[in-house]
Amino acid sequence: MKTKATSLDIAYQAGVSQSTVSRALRNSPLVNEETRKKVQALAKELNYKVDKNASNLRSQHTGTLALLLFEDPTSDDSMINPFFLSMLGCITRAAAKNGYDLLVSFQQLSEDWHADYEDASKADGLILLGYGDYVDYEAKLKQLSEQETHFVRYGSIEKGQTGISFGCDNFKGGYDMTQHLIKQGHKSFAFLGGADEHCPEFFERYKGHCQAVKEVNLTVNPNNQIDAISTEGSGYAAANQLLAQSELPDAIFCASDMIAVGALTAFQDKKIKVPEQVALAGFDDISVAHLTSPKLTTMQQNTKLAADILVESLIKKIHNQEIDSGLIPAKLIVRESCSR
Amino acid sequence: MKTKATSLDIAYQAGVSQSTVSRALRNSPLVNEETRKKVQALAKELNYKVDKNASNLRSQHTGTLALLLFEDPTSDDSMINPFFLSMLGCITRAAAKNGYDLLVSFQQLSEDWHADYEDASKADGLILLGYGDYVDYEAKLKQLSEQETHFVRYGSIEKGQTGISFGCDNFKGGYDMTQHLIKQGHKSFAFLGGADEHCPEFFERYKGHCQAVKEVNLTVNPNNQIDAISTEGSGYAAANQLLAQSELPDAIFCASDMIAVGALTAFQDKKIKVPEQVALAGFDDISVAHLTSPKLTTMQQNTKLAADILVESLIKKIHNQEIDSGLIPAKLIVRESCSR
DNA sequence: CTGAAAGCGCTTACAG
DNA sequence: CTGAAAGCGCTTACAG
Repeated sequence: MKTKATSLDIAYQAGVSQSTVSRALRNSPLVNEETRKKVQALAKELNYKVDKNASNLRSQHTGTLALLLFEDPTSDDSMINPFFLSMLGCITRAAAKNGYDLLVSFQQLSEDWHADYEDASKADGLILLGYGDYVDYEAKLKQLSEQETHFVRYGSIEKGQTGISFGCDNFKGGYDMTQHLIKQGHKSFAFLGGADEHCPEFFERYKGHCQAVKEVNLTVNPNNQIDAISTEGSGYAAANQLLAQSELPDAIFCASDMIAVGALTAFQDKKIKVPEQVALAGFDDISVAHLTSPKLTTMQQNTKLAADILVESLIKKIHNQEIDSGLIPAKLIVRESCSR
Repeated sequence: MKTKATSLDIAYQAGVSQSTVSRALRNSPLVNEETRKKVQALAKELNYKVDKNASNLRSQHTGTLALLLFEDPTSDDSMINPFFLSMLGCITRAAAKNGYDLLVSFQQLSEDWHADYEDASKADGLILLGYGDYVDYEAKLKQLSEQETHFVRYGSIEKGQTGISFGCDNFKGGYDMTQHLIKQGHKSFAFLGGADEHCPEFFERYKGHCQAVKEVNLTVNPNNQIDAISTEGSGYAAANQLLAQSELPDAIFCASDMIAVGALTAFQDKKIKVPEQVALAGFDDISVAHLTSPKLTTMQQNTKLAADILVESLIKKIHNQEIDSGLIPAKLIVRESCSR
């Protein structure tokens, strides 16, 4: 291994002080143009790179963001929810665009996850992403907040909640989708997905759904709300449970596309035709949604926009600027799975 | 902001020296059990975390790995190839399992990408992942190698190639898939995907395909090899080009599932039935492959295994142990899209 | 088993 | 515009 060049090596060869090298490399205005050029040329020649550990230690910031991805502990170990994978991709890009590096970490909610990226000076701030039991989650958020860790969260938005969150307008998303189903002539519904305070995002979608149903004087059948987490397997099981216990409704609104995809398979297995015998709607617009047969009607979450907002807000937060939680609208994508 | 506790604060409160605190926290055997306990309790109480920048600077290693993901510059800006996203997920887990943090970065091949993660002491080693023009790529690999950067690559394996690579056994994968198609009774074929030194992985798959065809004395029609990169759009275009220029073959082998998915859409648009009128096979087994209709027969790459091997090999490399390039077998997954 | 000291490679007041 | 010096918070010989 060749030993790495340091700023002192450059200084020596350039015939200037080490401080001047440091300034020249950071384009400080406090340095002569000539000197800067000479130093920069030399740095390039020696393949010199500023040691991040040293500069971070001295300047007390890291130029990196940490992304903590929480997963449902019940989900298959090898599969990551494609929606979060897509977010991850967009966040990586957004971080790079803003000149930050991105540290990625998967977390199990069960563990002691606050992971200390900021405490250990590995990152200037945290982005929290993922489903998982919100009731457990809340306490950890409080703790982060008390430690004055910089963080932003993607998830449900509620009054009085700890810290800053951004998230899809789940209530309106559920409402809009249901209105669409109603316009298509559907009159009886089921909802596949958890609907309580443990999964507030799904719960909001369900509430929006119920509101739309009630507004047109149709009835919500509480037995037709069946818990599911956002996996194919869970969607498959929930659909079968629905089939076992009730008559087939006109339309089934799934709290996520993964659930919808699982439900679709369940119907195919039972030779129930979508959308002829039952309409099926999803939420998220993950990439498979336009590849299933029939293509899935869904509410699209704008992951690119969300990622930009998360990253930019976190950076503001790091610089102690004021930021507020905010809702990001979802967009109805009509495809084939809900038409009469 | 409260100011963060340092090892000196702990030392003061524990009534020991700062060196002892440092040792106690790292479970050095050189410290009395009592002392260790006292120090560790105090550290927990004060929410003390070792400053990574300081410890990295001093000890000259970072405990982090960097993942550089290369993308085809032509691919849609917002979409990341699902195969690589899956690898990314598995690599993140594998890194965590081995006690390393993971820095993620997307790279455009066009840019000056060698990104200096190791030079800048941000990471102990690099994992390179992605398609992209191999001819450009090779030069950069050489450069990394000359700088004695620690890296491993996922991709094609060739004799005399620079650095350590792991990759799917693409030749055998192409061969096995084609044998399967032949067993299904298909006699004429097309191959969708680039097949030259710019995309060596696809090229190997094509070579395996050709070999299997020739072994049973069928003919390879070179006009039926149509270039495509691993995107839906490219697969769609390639399928249409095939339809425009030739009679429909019995079976179409796509160099990746994304290409196959695009081709499938092209056929649906033209009311050509898969597999009744034409068989369609993919490669990778990305998660959509079992959700299309018909479900896609494909060669599965074991991303979890690949990720484990990459991470563990890189760590060995970092510790200056010998490692060798290696091939990972692909597995034929028979579903619906190729049966007679 | 413990402590005093050096030093990792930078950035940043301070002085000129 | 430049340099000499201090110091970020650790780890690790060295001495006892």
